[in-house]
Amino acid sequence: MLDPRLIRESPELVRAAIAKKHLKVDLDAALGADTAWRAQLHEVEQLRSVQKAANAAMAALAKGSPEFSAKVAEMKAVSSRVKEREAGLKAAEEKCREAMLALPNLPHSSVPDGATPEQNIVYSAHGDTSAVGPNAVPHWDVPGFARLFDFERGAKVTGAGFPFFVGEGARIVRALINFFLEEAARAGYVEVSPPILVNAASATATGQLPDKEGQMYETTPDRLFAIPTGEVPLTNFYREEILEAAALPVYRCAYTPCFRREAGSYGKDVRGLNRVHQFDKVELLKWVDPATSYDELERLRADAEALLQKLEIPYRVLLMCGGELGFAQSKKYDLEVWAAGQRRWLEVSSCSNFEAFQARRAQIRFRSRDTGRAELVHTLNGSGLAVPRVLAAIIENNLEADGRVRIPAALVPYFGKSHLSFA
RNA sequence: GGAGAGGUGACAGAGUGGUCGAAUGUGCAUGAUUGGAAAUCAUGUGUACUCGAAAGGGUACCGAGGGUUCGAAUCCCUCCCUCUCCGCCA
Repeated sequence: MLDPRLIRESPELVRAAIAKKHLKVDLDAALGADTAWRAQLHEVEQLRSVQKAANAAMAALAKGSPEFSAKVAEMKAVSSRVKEREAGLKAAEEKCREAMLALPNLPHSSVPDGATPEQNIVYSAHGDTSAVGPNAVPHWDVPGFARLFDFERGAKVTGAGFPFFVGEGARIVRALINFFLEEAARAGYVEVSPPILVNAASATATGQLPDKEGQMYETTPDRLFAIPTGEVPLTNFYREEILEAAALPVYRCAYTPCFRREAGSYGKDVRGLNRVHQFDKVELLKWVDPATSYDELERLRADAEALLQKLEIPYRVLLMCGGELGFAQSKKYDLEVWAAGQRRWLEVSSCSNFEAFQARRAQIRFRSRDTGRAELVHTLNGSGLAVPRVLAAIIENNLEADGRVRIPAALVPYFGKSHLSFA
């Protein structure tokens, strides 16, 4: 949610910023709803003020006295008017809230213009992507792949995109999760194991609701949502709380499975481990003082990058253009690994600053040292990292002539041996 | 899942229809006292919206939502959560 004051006072500034995101947004509807709501609020408050004054006067009168009865008769009329106007006020408030929730976050001034993936800026590139081994193939074509990553049985048991990870396949997943968690801890992130079902209020705070229900799995009859990312429970940890300034910044990390319906995906994007409905991810999350949030974003990106460097996977960093930003993001870097067999880049991390957008929805504040008042924190998050695509890249980049996959040195202690075998 | 008891400010805890945004205590802040501290005393100490240049007003919030009433923390209904006992269970 945006600062309502900003929308009222500088609507053209907001309009221009939203245009950079290439989203169709009815700002005037929000402005109109806000004005209407405030006018009605003022009216109701004045009526209530009359009621309160009368109540004070009546408290001093004898219950049965004629003066008392006269007041009751008089206030009945006011009461019914209050009821009527309150109903209108409630409707106006709801309408205003809906309109406000529909407004996206504004991009930061350093975000490049653009509407398409081609307009993202390659911020940096690391490692060699030119040397393609003679046996580099898409990971799903590696002989024996289906033994370790059993999509067929997963489809039988659950549905498409819910693979079983078997034997060394399961072991490499566990090794990656542990590696990511240990590295995060070393970088100062406190580990959390959160619920992986969340309620509607939590999904609203991080921006999945309203509008994006279709991308989440939803349970009945309790209406809980399977998290699409650890960001959701993690961010909501401090929902409706006021933190002490001294407690900031807070760094947390969490391993969770993530669930995505991915309605509308198709083709080569969804082959193999590229896109699945359930996958493992370690999420990094920060709650920070607003003054520091863009420095924190750079550090967050560096933390995520360090993982890829240690795994010796060629990767690049994209600075996302306005049109490629998510609804709630102010600025985002994507980390993409090189999948040598597919000869394409796979996104394995998104590091974003949400500024106060989520914090306002979630009412996460801190007690400012300067003003003594409760102010909204800034939230940031990034993957550190998503398991299946990192795994795909390791398989495709490290496939050796004998059909085995060389495990990066940093991962060997976690995996327990130097090679993964499909035999 | 069943039965019962509860949910009040940072915390404890009073308040069962009117002058209650809410006693009292603790904590915290500032000041007095002190060489300094403790103790003591005094004052202050929530969030949000809104009007105002400011000073200062107004309104809402006693788990959430709805209802009754001229008036609700207080009465009624629904839901959520916590605790105790029972059942079930990794």
